[in-house]
Amino acid sequence: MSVHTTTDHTPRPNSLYDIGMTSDTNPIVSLVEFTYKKSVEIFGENVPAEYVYQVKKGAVRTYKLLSDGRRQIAAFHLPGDIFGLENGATYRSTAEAIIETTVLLIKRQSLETVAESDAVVIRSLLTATTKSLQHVENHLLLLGRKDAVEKVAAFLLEMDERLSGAGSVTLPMSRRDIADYLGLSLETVSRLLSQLRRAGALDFVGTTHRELKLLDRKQLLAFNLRD
Amino acid sequence: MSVHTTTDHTPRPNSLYDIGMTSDTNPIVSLVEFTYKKSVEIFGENVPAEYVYQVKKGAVRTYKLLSDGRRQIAAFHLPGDIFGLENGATYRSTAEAIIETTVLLIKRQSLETVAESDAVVIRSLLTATTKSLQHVENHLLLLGRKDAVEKVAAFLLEMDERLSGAGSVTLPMSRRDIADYLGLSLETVSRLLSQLRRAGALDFVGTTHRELKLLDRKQLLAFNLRD
DNA sequence: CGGGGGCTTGAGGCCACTCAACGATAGTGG
DNA sequence: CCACTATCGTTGAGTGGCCTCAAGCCCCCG
Repeated sequence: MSVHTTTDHTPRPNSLYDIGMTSDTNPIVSLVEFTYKKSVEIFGENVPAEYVYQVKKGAVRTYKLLSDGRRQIAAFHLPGDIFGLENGATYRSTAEAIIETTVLLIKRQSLETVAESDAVVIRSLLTATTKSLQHVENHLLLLGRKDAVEKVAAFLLEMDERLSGAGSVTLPMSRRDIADYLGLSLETVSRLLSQLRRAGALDFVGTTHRELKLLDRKQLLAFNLRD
Repeated sequence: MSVHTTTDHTPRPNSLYDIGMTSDTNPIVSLVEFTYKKSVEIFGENVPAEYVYQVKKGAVRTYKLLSDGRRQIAAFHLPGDIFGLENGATYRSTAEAIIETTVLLIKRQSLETVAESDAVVIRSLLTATTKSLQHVENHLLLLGRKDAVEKVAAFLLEMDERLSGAGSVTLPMSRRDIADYLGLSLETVSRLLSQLRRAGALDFVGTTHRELKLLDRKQLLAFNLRD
């Protein structure tokens, strides 16, 4: 698979601004753009954390595995999202491109160097980390205490908000991905989507069944007004 | 409320050093010690985040609620742990003392002031936030993909590690708290503890059934070697 | 000593699971 | 271009793990 030697990437003149980590007093730090094909691993769990990433185009899943193959997806990363931000020496999850995905990446070390002399950069890192923490804490409530319909409804609303906000969503991920994100089986996800369609809450548009139209946001929200 | 305002640079029980947020160049920031009785709220969800806390003695739960009363405990905070660390304007969870609990607290604003001129302090905040994130990410896997026995075994090992490490644990929290932490019903928690006792993995010591002795760590670990 | 909260245990039920079959779609190579 | 295959999604049947409801015990505390 793709190895992150610097020669693998085509360096482009970019400022830290792109990753939301810039300040006036900073030297410019070089960013690299790289594209991963569908299902390709970006980094593995417990390997040295060399880079920090930002999604430019596409979608990424980060997950943990149990030894028997059970998988929990912690987050989907969509354009604009930063991932791979670590404080320790290694990544704590595996990251994979869900579809063809272009990322910006920056050597963690160079970020650390800049950060030492620039509190603004550390603060940006802190902000990004806190944002992750917030998302994950909400997800705890979903996984621990919501039933299947509530989970799926919450997922649809989250994706609509993050992908379009217009009620028209093209999901990059499979039913299995959704299931592993929501702590359900893929059959249950499929069944509940069909059920919501029958109830008039949504409709399938294309042939792939990944293009959705949210018809009745109120109905979906009803499952989430509970928090 | 006993107020301790430190007036010199000498490290003392109540210096910033205790909360891991200090540097040589810093002005001293005043800490306050406060004690909460059992079941008393320390801060509520969505109220302005004025303070950052560190547990000195006792135990704290932070949780989110659904409107119908379902509760998900995100974390138990034990002596040494920092909680209430926010980036936004308000707390994202409710915090309550589980038993009589003494905390150190510091005005968030004074921390921010110091942080502006001191990258070391921000970095400490970042480290503390990352630590929370790590814990919560592991908990996602537990909630989403582990079965009831695995959850309870993981809980016992976590508490043993954090409370003693010696195989002898006095739990500060009730069965209901444990259940709301693990995404189970309290009856299931009780049943599984009994089951593990019958299997010889642990034993109840006192009359309250909150003092546990872990007899067969291997057996408990077997449920967790799966990750 | 009476009351209440916490813990345990049993009985029964339901929600989401597994196993299975099938249709549709996209990708591949002849 | 088309058969072939792998992958994905849907749906049904049946099961089981964990839930709810309920009763009872013990301990603490007023």
